[in-house]
Amino acid sequence: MKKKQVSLKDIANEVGVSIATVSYVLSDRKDSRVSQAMAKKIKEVAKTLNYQPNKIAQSLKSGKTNTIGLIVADISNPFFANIARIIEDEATNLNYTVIFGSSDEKAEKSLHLIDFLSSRQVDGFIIVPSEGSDNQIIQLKQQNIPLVLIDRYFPNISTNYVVIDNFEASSKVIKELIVSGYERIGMIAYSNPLFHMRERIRGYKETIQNHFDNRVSSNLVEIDFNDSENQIRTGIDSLLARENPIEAIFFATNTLAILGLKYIDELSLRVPNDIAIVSFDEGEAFDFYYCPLTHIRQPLDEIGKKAVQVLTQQIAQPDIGEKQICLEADLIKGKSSLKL
Amino acid sequence: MKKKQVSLKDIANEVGVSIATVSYVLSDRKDSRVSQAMAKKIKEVAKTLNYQPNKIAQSLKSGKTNTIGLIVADISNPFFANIARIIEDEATNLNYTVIFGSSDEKAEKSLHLIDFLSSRQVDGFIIVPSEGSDNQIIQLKQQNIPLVLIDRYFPNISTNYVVIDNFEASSKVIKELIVSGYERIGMIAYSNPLFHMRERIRGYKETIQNHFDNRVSSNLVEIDFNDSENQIRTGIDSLLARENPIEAIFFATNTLAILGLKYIDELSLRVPNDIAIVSFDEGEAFDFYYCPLTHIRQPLDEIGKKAVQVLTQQIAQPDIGEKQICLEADLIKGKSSLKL
DNA sequence: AATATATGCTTAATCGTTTAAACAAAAAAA
DNA sequence: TTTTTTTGTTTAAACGATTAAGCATATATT
Repeated sequence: MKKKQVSLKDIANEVGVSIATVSYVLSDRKDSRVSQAMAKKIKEVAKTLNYQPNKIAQSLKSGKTNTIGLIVADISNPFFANIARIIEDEATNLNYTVIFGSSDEKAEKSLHLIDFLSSRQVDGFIIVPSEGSDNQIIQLKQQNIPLVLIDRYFPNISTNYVVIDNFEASSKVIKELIVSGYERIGMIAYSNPLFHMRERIRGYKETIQNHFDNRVSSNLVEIDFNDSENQIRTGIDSLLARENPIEAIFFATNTLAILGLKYIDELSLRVPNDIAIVSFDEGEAFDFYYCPLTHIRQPLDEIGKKAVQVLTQQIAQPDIGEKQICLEADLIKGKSSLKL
Repeated sequence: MKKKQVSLKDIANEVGVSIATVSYVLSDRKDSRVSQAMAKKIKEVAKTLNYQPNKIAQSLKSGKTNTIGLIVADISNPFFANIARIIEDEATNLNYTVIFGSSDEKAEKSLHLIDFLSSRQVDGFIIVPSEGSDNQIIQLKQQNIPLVLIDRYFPNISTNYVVIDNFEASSKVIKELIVSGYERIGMIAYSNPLFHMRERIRGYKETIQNHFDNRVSSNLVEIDFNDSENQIRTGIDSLLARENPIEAIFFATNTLAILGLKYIDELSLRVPNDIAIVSFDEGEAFDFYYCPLTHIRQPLDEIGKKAVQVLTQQIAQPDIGEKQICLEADLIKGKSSLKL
């Protein structure tokens, strides 16, 4: 009793012509030689039968699915969730579908996702690579599957990527804190070997070093991603317990900032009176935080759109060169970095 | 120079057998009569060539894509974003892929999405229906395409659905406020004719009526979804300007609560001292709100999982009866509904 | 009038997989 | 030994679309 979808065959039978003729008409080829009258009739029948081309069949024939595989590191992070939405929208504009998954920062999951998406014949990938996924990226490259990395990349693997200048962004943050009058500035980051994190840390360290000429030392705490809730507490404790307790904390991501601020609230410390705060990236949670946060705002829109554009260009034209795009992030000044 | 994906043909050539033999081996059919030795060899070659079955071809043959189309009303709403994630996870567990889109509460967009997903041959739909999409649902039913509605449903269309008892939830909220000592309770809702919203409003009105025996009147403000930012201000103003200003506001959704609280902050009103607040659903934004919010928590996990289960069961067994699941929501008591 | 070109439509192959049916050779039953 | 059954593999059709090539007619060019 299952009504099948109408196919070219159904239309062909109805009109009394061959499938090919119907196909020529409905795919609107300029070089087709079907008569006007026949074309009109076929189009009418197609409309009344409510014909929708079977994209699966089209894909099999063409070898293209018009589908992009998106792998983000952590979809529960609003930063990635937002970027996913932007990518989705831009892809839709360019007539692509997005299938996505979250690797949860695990190389193993990432590999599984790549296999999964590959078997569904995605035309290309946009990937936020996780730690240890280097070889997966190399594999994809060897298979000539178009891909664009975002947010992070591997400096020793030549790929398309769209990222921000994390060193520069970090540096901006520290300069702002210094200008505001802070000297003892701590940073809480992930102990993640990926380039973006190292750059953020390098921006912090070098800026402090350059500015204070080694007179003020840097205070970096690195945290294990999988035990962040505990380690952020001990981390903050340690920063505050130094002989010269730090006066400001720079959180390397929004997730760290959220956890950190919750603990700071628990400690009944006020921002910025007792401690200044700057965060990398935003979060809905900050909307109602009593003290508007100074933070780095990445050009999400641009990152997402550029990534899709670079990818679809490469899909259309595989021999086009690799594109490496590095954007600048803005520092949004709130009250959390003021010196009172 | 483009390396194609390896196909059964490649393996067959390599081993020197027919494609069919390879297919029998790799699809692990118990009734196949291929010799052990041959099977072993084929599996080995498949592994060394890193064969991945082409799901597009499989789908074309089988008529099944193992893909679910998910249409939510508004992906920027964390409620729907969370449910989308849960659905995605559960679908993955059951070996399904999810392709989704957001209708942005527009019937037109919803129709477009349905067509789009249909042409990609999804096996079934999970839909948060938007206003005016009744006929789209009826259409899908007529085409015998399995579907499950969530969050809302049309009482006059018989479908699978997984929802909560909105009347009951709303009633719980009002009872809590009354027990806390509030009498003049306002509600801000959307002027949306969909069942879930009407039920929330009915729960509010009837509970007040029953409890106060018409001695206290209800104070409902309905807001246009597309102009909510303005209308919520005038709405709150009007509730506060009555001869007997209301003492508590019940927001019918989290988006309304966020907008409302921002305005209430602007007015320098304190919660719950100056005004009590209850919200339907949560939001990350409330994490840092100074006053923990009393709110309705829906069993997102259960809704999402049940929806996927009902759908996949129907896909596997189209003649199975329709399932209508109505769950209960919890009232989470914060401090925003206390009477000080 | 004879040939060339244009027009309108059909045939058939193809994409990668599945699977019923056919077939040949080996093993079992007669 | 002959017949039947089992075993191991191949052939070929199918899913729904695309598209080069083919084949009649009809029209245009000599």
